[in-house]
Amino acid sequence: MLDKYSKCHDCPVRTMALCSAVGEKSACDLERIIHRIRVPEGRVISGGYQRNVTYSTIVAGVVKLVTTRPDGREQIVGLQFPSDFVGRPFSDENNIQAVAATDLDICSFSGAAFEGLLNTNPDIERALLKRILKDLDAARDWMFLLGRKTAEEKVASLLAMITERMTPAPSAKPVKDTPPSRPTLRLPLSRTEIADCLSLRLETISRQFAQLKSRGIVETKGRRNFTVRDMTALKHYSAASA
Amino acid sequence: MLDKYSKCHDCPVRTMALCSAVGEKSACDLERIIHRIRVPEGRVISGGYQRNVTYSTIVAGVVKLVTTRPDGREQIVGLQFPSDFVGRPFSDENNIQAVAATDLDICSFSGAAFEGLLNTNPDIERALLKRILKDLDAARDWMFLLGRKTAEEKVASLLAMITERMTPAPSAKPVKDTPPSRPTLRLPLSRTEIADCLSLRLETISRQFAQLKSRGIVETKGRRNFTVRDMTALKHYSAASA
DNA sequence: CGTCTGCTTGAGCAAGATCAACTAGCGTGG
DNA sequence: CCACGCTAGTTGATCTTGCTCAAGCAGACG
Repeated sequence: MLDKYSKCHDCPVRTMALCSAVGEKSACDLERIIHRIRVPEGRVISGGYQRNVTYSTIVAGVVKLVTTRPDGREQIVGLQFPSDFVGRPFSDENNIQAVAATDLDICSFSGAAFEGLLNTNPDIERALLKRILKDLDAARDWMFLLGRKTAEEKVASLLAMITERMTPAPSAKPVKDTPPSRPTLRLPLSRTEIADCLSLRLETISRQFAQLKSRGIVETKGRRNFTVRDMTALKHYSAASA
Repeated sequence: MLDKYSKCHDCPVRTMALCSAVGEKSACDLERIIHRIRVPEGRVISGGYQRNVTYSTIVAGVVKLVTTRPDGREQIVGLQFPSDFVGRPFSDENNIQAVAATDLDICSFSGAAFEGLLNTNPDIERALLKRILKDLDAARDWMFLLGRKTAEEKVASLLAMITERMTPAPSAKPVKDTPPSRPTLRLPLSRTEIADCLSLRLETISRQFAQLKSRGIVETKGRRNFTVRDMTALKHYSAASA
């Protein structure tokens, strides 16, 4: 299935990932050093104890970026979705761990090989720089959420963000102007993880979910499945992020 | 004073800024496009309404990076000190404004010229990438502070950070092992700005300052002058950032 | 020397944390 | 296939931190 000949041709993130933002030659150079691999939920894919640095592009699944302090306090400082790049070049030590929040398909490159390409292929470096800048923008947006938003706004923002990044782009507006109900999705995070994202307690998450359900904005089925019934209202409650 | 011949030779941040991380030729290319300018406190130097994009290296003074939402909520998402780079390449719109927190000396390059150099001088692009990665690390550290630290820890962390970035590197340990008292510094931020940094209210800042003073950890004279009497204790209260 | 603005201090309040049951998914083994 | 049990999630009661509102104070500047 995942043999080397199927590496890129059928890659679902081919049009959005780092490798699509570079020229023909660089794409080939990249293809030569990648390995498509499966990673089970919970595995650390970058940062922390890792000795062999690797970088990766997410093909399927969600990665959480976690900072942990000696006293046990934990903060999720970012989520990465399919087509996102994971890894911290030019730094051996990095107190942020990238952990598989769900089972993952990733495109993994060895650190040394990737850094080599960075030196020889300026277009790859440029694409990386642009991606890191986006991560920086996202981090700063998230800082506003952490610092200034209420519990209600935080939960609404996160659900809206997850929904948008997990829905394969609505390709214009096909339907009439009925308020757009989204497909049911599997939440990539537990309540505890959501709490770690938003700097709240899991009890607070639970209460906010209850509130959103009672307003008919989202529905849940089981622990992990949720449906956004009214994205407009959800965005309204998330206090206009951009 | 600031004529073109004094541009770089006597630059106080020559050894730390972007321009020092590049080769001889790139340093010359950069020198050709820079202007050393003075900027008064309060001026926006990047982001927001700016039509002519410029980038800059801070030579003296402090810049705050501010996000503002339509409802008036404000969050400072970063501080930039001498030798830091300010500006957001490859994006025309950017809802973060870089504002002079104090009067500034900056080394300013026009956007177009700098982007041109990025295309022709890979070492400049590399230096920029490394700098942006550091900003990203800093942003993520700050997310932990915003999300997880108490008011006391937040204030202690900020004071420690400001003190370290405004003290010109202790060059090994010259003194005996007396607890190191730092020189008196001028605080680059008002109480309100500190509150916007830490996601607290100015009253809370005031109370935390009072507490730190009563413990003999810092002293203040007037509104803006402060002295760290015991950096070790200050760091202790800031809950070990790294 | 007065005034204006930024800072401090106090009193009461509220959002979210904490503590404590309790319940529902979901996997397991009988 | 169902009962069991474990863990994740929910719900309620109470507490705490930092916010809000209000008054008073002091440093900087004319």
